[in-house]
Amino acid sequence: MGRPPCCNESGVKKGPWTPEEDEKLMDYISKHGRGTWRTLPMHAGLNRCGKSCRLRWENYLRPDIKRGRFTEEEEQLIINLHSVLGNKWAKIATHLPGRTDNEIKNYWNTNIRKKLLQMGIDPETHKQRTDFNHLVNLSQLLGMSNLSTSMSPWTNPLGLQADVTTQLAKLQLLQNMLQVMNNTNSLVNVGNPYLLGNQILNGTNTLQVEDPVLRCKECVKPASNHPCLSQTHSDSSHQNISIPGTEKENETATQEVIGYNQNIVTIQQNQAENILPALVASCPRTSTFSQMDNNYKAAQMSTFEAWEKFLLDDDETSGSHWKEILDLTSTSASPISW
DNA sequence: AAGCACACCAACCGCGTCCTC
DNA sequence: GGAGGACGCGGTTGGTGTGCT
Repeated sequence: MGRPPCCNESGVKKGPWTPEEDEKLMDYISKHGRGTWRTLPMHAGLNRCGKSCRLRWENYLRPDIKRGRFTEEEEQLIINLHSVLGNKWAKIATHLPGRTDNEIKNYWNTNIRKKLLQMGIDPETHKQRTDFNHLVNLSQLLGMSNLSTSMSPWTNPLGLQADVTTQLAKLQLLQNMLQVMNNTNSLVNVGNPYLLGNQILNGTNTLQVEDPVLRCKECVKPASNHPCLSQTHSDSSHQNISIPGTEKENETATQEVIGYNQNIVTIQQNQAENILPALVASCPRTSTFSQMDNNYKAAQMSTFEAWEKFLLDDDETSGSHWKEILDLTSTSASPISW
């Protein structure tokens, strides 16, 4: 025979906690410690289920809970940990002191998830989405681009100069288009674009990429779908990589992610001037297109030429360039239909 | 000012694992 | 060893606040 049942008595209160109930719970735990949740409500004089008491304590009353908005560093850490651990909110929470799994889960669902979707990142896989639903944003950006050029600075809701707004909208639109083209053709890996500073220009102005997904140190494949982290390699160079599903593996993985995250923070600090998140490579012509076939190259260069015209063009004639770009994009990235 | 839509988040629910008997 | 409850976790819901029309 097991233990007596918990929470099966009818008449236990549900719903929001009152200040009096909070007081009773805090008072009891401060005097007696947590003990067993099953018997705690009775001893504390609460008409609540033990489960409800545990939740209230863990998510709200615990004295070490950190309140307030998540910092950018915390947000970045959550993203990186989620890319390795998935929806293991409790495990993620162990790396964010003072934050509860519930709070992180809520923040993910209400903020981060939406941000990633808007950027064309699949929040589940942390890879660029292969569908084109996020292209809905293109029409909105296009509308904003056109609208802001006709707006005076005084009526701009963002309080920005109209041309600045226009450029921001244009740049974001270009980024989206680049993502689409990269997705479609798999010729240029621009990495996940949601990290500030994940694209670095070296001295030769060639695009280099920092990928936020945890990777095997030896063969640089993502850990999430790589044998290095799904089983121990027979190769001696991989012998220290452990097996997923174990605490050890999760610790190893998250430690690597934290290390990685610190590197990213360093990169971000070095690129303090970079405000916009991972827009296009500053010089698309010099990006590494070594795998391109000739046809694609030709189409790509035409597209870049159209972009150049577009970016240099400040008057209303740019509308024709938009059409040109969109046409070129749709032909070079064939699956897209406008 | 009222009504509506959306965002946020505390709390509940259900399930899997652990633990006790 | 097995039955069954406790615990912890992740998914979901519903109440409340806020902004927009």
